[in-house]
Amino acid sequence: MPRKSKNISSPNLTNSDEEREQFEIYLSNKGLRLTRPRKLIFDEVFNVHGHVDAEELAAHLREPGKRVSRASVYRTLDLLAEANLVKPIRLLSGKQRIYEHIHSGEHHDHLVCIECGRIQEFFSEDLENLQTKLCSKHEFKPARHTMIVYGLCGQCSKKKK
Amino acid sequence: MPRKSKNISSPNLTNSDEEREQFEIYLSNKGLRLTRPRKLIFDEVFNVHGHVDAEELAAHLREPGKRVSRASVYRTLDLLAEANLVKPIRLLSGKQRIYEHIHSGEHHDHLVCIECGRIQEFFSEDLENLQTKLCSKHEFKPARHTMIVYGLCGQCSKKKK
DNA sequence: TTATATGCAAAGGCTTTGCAAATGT
DNA sequence: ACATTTGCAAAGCCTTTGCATATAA
Repeated sequence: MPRKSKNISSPNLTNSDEEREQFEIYLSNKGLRLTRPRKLIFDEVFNVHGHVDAEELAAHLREPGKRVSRASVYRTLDLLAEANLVKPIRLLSGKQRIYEHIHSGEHHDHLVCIECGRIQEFFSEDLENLQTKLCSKHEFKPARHTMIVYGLCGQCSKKKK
Repeated sequence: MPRKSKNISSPNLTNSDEEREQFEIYLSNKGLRLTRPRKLIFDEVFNVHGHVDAEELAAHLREPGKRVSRASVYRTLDLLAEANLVKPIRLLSGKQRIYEHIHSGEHHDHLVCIECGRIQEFFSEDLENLQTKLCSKHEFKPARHTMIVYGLCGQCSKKKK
């Protein structure tokens, strides 16, 4: 049984090229413009591994060379989501603007450690299939989903003993 | 996004009695008091069928006979969560204080319609089992989880055609 | 050129908090 | 009696928006 498991810090620096193209296509299809702020935001988003949070992003982009406004960050995150490059996730954290990358349609779910906060991603074919089955049972046409399991990661659960 | 409508139906004697006891036990164990506002909030929470949202709750409880402050609503929701009577859920809605009842360990997941906002609950034994299996594969000790599928409900998906 | 995008600052939700007054045990 | 709770109003955070200005195509 195939097992695709990933850590937050998988080093894939330069391969945002594909995403970048997808972004440009999306923009031009909609008659939107590839501006300096949008480029900067795009880069920041796709150079970060793991999850992207609007406020953090805005903070980074306030630095000397960049100076992108908070408003543009929020607006551009919307675009990236519409372009299907980024997907909103909801953690127990009070923030509503947290996203994760969507790498070429690959989907995954989350194990969140309630002790150390580590987020581990996983993917399960079985889970996807089951979901499809469950949705059709309820006459529901799924667009996307989030599954988050909260609990103790291996390390923390050992420490607890 | 449209909001789910809630009907506060007339107060038959409910089976929230068990929960009420659990609440009282929790309070007294902690040396906390069963006050008038807490009673009112408890009632409101457990007379609602479906999901509970802090602001809505506060709005209801501002009515003539009740007059409970927003602050107390928020504070009491924390208590109910700590007492394991209510569980926070995260929807794509900008609100962080949405809860659902926990009925004696019974768990369910959600289908959220992105068109009309309707929230349908479902439970699947298979899903639970699969989850357990997946967690152990990742050496993860699950405490609770949320699965939310966003998509089109039967009605809306028909309308779209 | 000219519609689109930006930055700013103000407004908006929702939530949290400090504090004096009220209340349960 | 006295620690706990309350309500209020203010503050806080994150997000959204209106508008004049700047900019990509």
